[in-house]
Amino acid sequence: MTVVDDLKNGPPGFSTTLQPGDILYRQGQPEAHVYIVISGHLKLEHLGMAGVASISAVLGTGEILGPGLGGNSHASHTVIAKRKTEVQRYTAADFRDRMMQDADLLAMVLSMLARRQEITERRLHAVLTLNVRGRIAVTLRDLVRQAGGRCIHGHEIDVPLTQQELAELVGASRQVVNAELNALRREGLLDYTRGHICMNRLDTWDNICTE
Amino acid sequence: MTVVDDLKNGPPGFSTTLQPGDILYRQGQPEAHVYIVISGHLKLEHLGMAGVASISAVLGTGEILGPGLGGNSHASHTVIAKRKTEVQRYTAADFRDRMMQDADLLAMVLSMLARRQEITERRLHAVLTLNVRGRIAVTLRDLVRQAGGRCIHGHEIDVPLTQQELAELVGASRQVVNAELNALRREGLLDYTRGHICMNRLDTWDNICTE
DNA sequence: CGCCTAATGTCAGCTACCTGACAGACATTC
DNA sequence: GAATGTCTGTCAGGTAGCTGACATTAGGCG
Repeated sequence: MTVVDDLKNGPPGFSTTLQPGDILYRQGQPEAHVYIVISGHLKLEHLGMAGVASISAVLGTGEILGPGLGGNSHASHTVIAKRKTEVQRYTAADFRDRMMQDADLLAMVLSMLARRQEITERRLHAVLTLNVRGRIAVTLRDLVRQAGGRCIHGHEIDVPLTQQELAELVGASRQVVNAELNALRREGLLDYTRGHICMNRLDTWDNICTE
Repeated sequence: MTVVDDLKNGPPGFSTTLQPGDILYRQGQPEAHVYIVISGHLKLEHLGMAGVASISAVLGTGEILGPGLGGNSHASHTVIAKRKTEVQRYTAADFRDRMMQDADLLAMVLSMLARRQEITERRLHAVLTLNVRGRIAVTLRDLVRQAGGRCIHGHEIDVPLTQQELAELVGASRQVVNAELNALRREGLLDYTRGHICMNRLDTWDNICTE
């Protein structure tokens, strides 16, 4: 991805490597930086006042995040590394200067934000109009696009994802998600073992998505 | 709002006034402009492949929208004016140039996008974790913040909103929304007549929101 | 290797919400 | 001021998905 190379070669910001389970920052904490994912994946979790968590997004290589991006001074998410993940940190002001000087960077950031908004809206729309099966389909499809690799059968999802987490992404109970995954597996659309999901025949999925 | 004045005084883009029900652009159409709402409100609707619509957002004065903002060439929403609404149109390139030259404008756009993302995420989280009553509360609170005025009792929502539309925003059936609204009215938290909603004692609402 | 913990499967009962159907209120047009 | 369409209010019946409770499997680690 362009941005990563771009900023790797430029004067580098502070760089850290997170281990699986490490927390980059917590919801509610004062935090005003901008971060770039160099490698790995980050999970953005949002906690409601009732204490129920839901996953806002999963961001992979090249994605830019952080309260500073929108000019906020506090974190609205908790950001957790799912695996070994390298990030670079910039101050909000520094990052803004870079955007002002680099039209390509600006364009990239804007289109990234727009895409993220689209994904969130698609998820919202899915939750509002589809049943659990449809929502699973939409979610997995977006995941494979965002953090997908190839495997023997077809496309696999790089992010290790437990059924509990998928349930949170999808807004359903673990039990129902489990049943639906088994159904999809029986139909040959999918295979998985312990947190590792692999999708077959991506084109067929569009019929289920209805989105 | 800063942006509005900013762009009103600068060399003006093409300006139109929409009548209630007018459509700015349709989902799927080629469309790559950037629009700014000068006055009034716009409703962004998204249509799923199944033909079910849901409302993505309601944008008021000063809000910036349009596929061009994120570098897209096609519309991902249908945008409808709920009332008489004035908008200004810019080409994507023109608007980007302005951002490159005006740090304040850039900051404003970024924080606007971040806020919008936050609102969408809040709605998503609400749909995922709360029951209908909670979702109504969250939605109305955001609406009054975005498009709220003051009335005798407390805060009123400027946008004319039928129960059907509120139901679409909230992801519930009209019937349930109706029952819940009546309950809220009996409890004195709310009053409404034909598409006009008025909220009392905003602080009390936070307890219902749980968000 | 065997133990322990986390993840996966599966079930029965319950409930919040949906669907469809209709009646009354209000607004707008002729 | 009658007519017509849109919005609101309310019901009965059905179901998708939740809760809680439990058995089973798979990894990880001493």
